[in-house]
Amino acid sequence: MEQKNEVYQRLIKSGVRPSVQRYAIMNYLLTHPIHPTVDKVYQGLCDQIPTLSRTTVYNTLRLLAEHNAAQMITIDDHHVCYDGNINPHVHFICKKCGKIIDLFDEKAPRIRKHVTIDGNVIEEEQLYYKGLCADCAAKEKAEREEA
Amino acid sequence: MEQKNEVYQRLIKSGVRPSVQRYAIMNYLLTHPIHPTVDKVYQGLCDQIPTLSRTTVYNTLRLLAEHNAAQMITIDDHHVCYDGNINPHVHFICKKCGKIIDLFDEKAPRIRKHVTIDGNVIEEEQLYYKGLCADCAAKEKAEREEA
DNA sequence: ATGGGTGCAAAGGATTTGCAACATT
DNA sequence: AATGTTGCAAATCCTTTGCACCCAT
Repeated sequence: MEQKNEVYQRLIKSGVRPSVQRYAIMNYLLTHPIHPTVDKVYQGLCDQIPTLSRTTVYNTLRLLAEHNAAQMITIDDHHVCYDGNINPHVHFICKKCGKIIDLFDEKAPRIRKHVTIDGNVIEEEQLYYKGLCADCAAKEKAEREEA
Repeated sequence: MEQKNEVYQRLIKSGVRPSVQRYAIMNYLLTHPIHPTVDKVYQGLCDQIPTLSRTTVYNTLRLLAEHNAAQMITIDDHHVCYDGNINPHVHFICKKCGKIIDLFDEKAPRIRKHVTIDGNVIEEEQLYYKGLCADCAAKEKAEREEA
């Protein structure tokens, strides 16, 4: 029995049939934990797979999210992005530069699968923090001192 | 000293200059706690204010959110909506029908203003649950039993 | 008269759709 | 052959922008 790698395993386990494109996209997410947008993923894979189309990236990312092989993040209006890390963790988004940062040390909401509240079946939890990231905070401070 | 109502107070307190349109939109949010989209708000006010334009609704809702007179909610991809309730509470979104439900009884993340993590200044926290709402769960159950 | 607020029409982007070509079993 | 996957082009939808008009101070 051949031992396939992590990326392949993730697809199989999630019930997503592997293909060259799907493998590449899943792999991209896992090797680029920067919460890329659809377009980032597309741009990042264009060299490897010159025939790749945006449509496929859209479809595949949606597919991965539906199968819980990735997480769709929609903190920011008009800035959907994806996270290959499906372990519970908190996201921080900077209101100024739009950057998204993982906060692993924060107590992430424990995924309590299929807990029900008022009949509503909970399958996922996401905790977002919003504010000013370290870089932007430093910049603002510098500007204030300059003035 | 005249005593103005809640809607008016909210605008003033938030530093938003009242106007007929702004008052109507703020009022709509407070009287329709259903997390309306921009378009819902627009449709809902067209009768009252026939000259109202979508642009104004967009601008005003953004303005209200910026002044913390309302909350912008972007759980769903491409489905931005607004909540006039600015008290901390948890949102539940149904993956099937897209409905958003308030969960007041859940422990909402306590807003810890200006706490800093790794230099990132936290100004807001939002906790989302995603899953299947009571209605959709019931429907699914019925369908299974039918088959 | 001046500054902010509003509304129209047009522009801009992101995402989806329909469909034909292709790959894989 | 059959089924599922991909990719192009076009369509669609949401949101923003530029600008002129209007209202209130």
